[in-house]
Amino acid sequence: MSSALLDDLRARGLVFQIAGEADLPGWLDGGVRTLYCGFDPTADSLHIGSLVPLLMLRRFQLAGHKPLALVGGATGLIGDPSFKAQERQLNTPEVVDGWVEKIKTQVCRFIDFDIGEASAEVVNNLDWTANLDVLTFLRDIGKHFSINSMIQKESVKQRIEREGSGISYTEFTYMILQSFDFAELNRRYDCGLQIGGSDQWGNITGGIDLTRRLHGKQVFGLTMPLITKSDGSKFGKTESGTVWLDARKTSPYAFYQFWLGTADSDVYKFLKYFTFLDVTEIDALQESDARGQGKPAGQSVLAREVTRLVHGEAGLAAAERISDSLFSGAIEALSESDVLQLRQDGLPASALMSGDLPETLTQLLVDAGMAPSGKQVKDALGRDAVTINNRPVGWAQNTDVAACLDVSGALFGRFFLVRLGKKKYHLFEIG
RNA sequence: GGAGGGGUUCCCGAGUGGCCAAAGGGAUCAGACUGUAAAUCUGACGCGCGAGCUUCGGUGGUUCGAAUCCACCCCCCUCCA
Repeated sequence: MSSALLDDLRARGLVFQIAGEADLPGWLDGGVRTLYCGFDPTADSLHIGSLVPLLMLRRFQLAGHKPLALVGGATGLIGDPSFKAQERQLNTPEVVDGWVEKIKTQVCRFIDFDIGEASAEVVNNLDWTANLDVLTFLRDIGKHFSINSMIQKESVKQRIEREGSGISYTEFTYMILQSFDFAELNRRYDCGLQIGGSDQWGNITGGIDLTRRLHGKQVFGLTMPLITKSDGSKFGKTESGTVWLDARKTSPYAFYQFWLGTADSDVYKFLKYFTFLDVTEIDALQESDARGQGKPAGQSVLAREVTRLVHGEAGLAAAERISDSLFSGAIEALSESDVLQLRQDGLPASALMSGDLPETLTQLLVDAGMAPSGKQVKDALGRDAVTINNRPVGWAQNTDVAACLDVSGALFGRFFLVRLGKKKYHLFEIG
């Protein structure tokens, strides 16, 4: 009754709740087991919120088990109400279908599809729900669910009890669909474990009950804790929005920077969650950081490891190249090919026509996406927080864009590297 | 179908005829201090360099003047049928 895998997961703080706790270790140690985790297509890319379950699948696979990544082509059409404050807008089948395809390819990067018995598979619950007719659904599946217990679920309680919100029949049924997924995967693949975020507990236990009733099998559930930050703000957001796994939506550079900005009080916890480094190794790192003076190493290890996992060696190299150049403060030292490389690596950049410049710097920087409004640029200009090729510019120069971007001050006759605040950079090429 | 309660700037939430671009909190951005961290303090926070322009579910109306009053409409919630 022991499982080294579970011990490691516990040491990492990755286990929140387990359904069937007494029997799970023995079951896991008894051979190659099949488990699954669902990913609903709610956008054209997954974001870092899905990273923990994704890596979890991989952890199980590394321990010799067979992971199934379920992409919710069906459930994505309905919308999971779990702990959501409001009813969600339905997306069209065409849109959801497009997202399903993108998410499938994304998921594939994290698990191995060619290692024999433990090879991963991607499945889509639309395959077994698309042709399910209402009466069959109601008679064969719905009959096993008690409304009384469904409305007791914590995940929908707020929607049922709180004034000012509500829940449609459609979303309320979501739990039944997901439960059916588990039962169906059990039948098709002998899948015996579902993992998910702690918000999925209600849906997972629903699936466990249904599988027992439908197939007489005992199956297991495991949830991971909600990722929280020590300061209470929401994990996974930056000023420019969600941190996506898709390199076209969040560049490897921005991704790397996100992790580098992790607070000291979170960094070792995140190393355990998001990397495959040994727990002992992470503890040692924490200790040496605590002893050392100045800047700790935890953040850079975290940024490096996670960026490599998600964007590969090349993505990591690009992110580090940009970061090193920009934050070493020596942009004059960059060669022309370095500058071109930075742009290639994903440093935000745009082209300008010298005869067609905006009237103000505020306009220029807002257009470039460096700030959401001119007011913020104005504030920064007033505090010497804007530099062009390392030269500070002030509010007085706001209406004098042409002088600020005169070719005489350009790098290699055409580049201007503008910095706003401490961390935001943008490369302008003037032509 | 009936009765009642709501829809305010990113979020929560004040405001019930002028002093309201709209309290307060959160989030966010910038500065100082630092380590591209946290905490703290300062400033900004509808849009605009500015003159000024556009907001308080929608459309009309009353008024010198409306987020605030009236009419109709849309949406949400609660209870009743």
